[in-house]
Amino acid sequence: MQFDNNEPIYLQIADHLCHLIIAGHYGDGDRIPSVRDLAIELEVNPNTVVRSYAHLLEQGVVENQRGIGYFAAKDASETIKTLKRDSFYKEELPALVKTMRALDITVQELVESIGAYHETV
Amino acid sequence: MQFDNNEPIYLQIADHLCHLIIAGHYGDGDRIPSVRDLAIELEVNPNTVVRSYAHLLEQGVVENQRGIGYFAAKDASETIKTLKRDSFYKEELPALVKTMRALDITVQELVESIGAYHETV
Amino acid sequence: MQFDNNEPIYLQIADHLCHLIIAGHYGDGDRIPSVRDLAIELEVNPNTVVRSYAHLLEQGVVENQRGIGYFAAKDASETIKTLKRDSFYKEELPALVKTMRALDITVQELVESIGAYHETV
Amino acid sequence: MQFDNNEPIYLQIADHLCHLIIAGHYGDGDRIPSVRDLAIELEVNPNTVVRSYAHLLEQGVVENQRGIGYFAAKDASETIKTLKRDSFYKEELPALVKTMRALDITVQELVESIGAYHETV
DNA sequence: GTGGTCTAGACCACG
DNA sequence: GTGGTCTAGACCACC
Repeated sequence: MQFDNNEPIYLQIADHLCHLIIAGHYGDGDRIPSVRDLAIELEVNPNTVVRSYAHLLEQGVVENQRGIGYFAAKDASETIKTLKRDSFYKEELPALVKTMRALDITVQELVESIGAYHETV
Repeated sequence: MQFDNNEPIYLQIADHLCHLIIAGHYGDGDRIPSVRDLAIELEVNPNTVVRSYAHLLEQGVVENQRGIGYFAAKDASETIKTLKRDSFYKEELPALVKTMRALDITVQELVESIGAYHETV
Repeated sequence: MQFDNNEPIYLQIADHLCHLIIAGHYGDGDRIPSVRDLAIELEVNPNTVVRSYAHLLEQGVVENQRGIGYFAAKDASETIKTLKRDSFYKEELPALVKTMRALDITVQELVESIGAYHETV
Repeated sequence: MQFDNNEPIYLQIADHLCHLIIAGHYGDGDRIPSVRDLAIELEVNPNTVVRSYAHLLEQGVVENQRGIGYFAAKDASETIKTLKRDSFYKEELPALVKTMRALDITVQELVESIGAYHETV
């Protein structure tokens, strides 16, 4: 896995796990990799993974059982989507509208740009 | 002015100045506030304002005359719009599309959300 | 049985057995479940049950006969009550008083809360 | 400061700060010691203090300003009391009632014990 | 084996 | 100066 230097690694790892959960890679209650294993796999310090998991635990995306491991929480996928949706509507959308206003970009132009972008990907 | 703790203050100040320039508050060649004055007005460390101005200088949005002060550059407004447009299409748009896909948000929903948001502001 | 993640499982199991003994479920000298059976019943690692039993053995609540099994000790119920009483007056009570002081909770409020709680259970 | 080995140091530090805030040592918006200073004062690794502060930040007890420091949040004292009150009624009270039932301790006995304990302190 | 905590020390962006 | 992050390595309780 490649890390972007502009965002904390532990958040990138957390986000990556969220993607895997949403994609169905880990279903409700499935065990996710141990701290050590994931650290080795990602070539990262175990503490960094600990931090990622603590972050997800806090958000209710994962749960843990002493001495056994971490597990995807019940309805983890929904929880993640709700969290992301919230942040999208509360943060990204206002920022988008602000930018559009500053640049005189109309909704129509935006839609066209998105369409054009879709084709390039 | 209120600062968001998630973005460097110096960038928030720079952005704020850009908005003022685009809004016509400072025309081409107009003098912008001295570092000291702005720092006092914003209740911010002068070094922070220095950094904001350095950032704008780098982007060609402002110019400075030693010992006199900082001035809005020629075509500052256009320069800003070009810069923002670039970053919008190269960074924000891809991020937007990515988020929309992850959350199963359709273009139609997006348009409606923007419309709804417009009304609340 | 549901386990609370904030307390070691082996202690929770030990406590649970104490409750059963006090409740008369196991009388003096009665055989308690084998490590293996209890582990299966509680869906827990046998080692964890071993630790619970070792803990109870140490406290004189249970006794064991090599190759035969574990048995509730003579006067187990009394032993448990004495132990709990001690820990209650030496640890829980001081903690309770400390908390009450920190939160400005009066004895009267406490009594009322206990009364209210009784009704909900 | 002396630390109890049975509870994480970072939580003990956090708790200690809560006590200071409730006691009025730090009023709303007051700056609390920098991570480094507190680490030196408590003879603890800075990372441990970081963890304490992160914990308090999460609970809304403190706030931070980039590059400046941490500050007691608005109504920090109330926030702390609410948090503690919640945990008291949801966790300690049920545990208390459970213990009292197991030991056949009446409310009257409890009140008397508290009274007796008060005198010894 | 698992996670939880802590120390030590480093580098970075920011004010 | 401040906090934020990361690495390295250690010890512990617990399953």
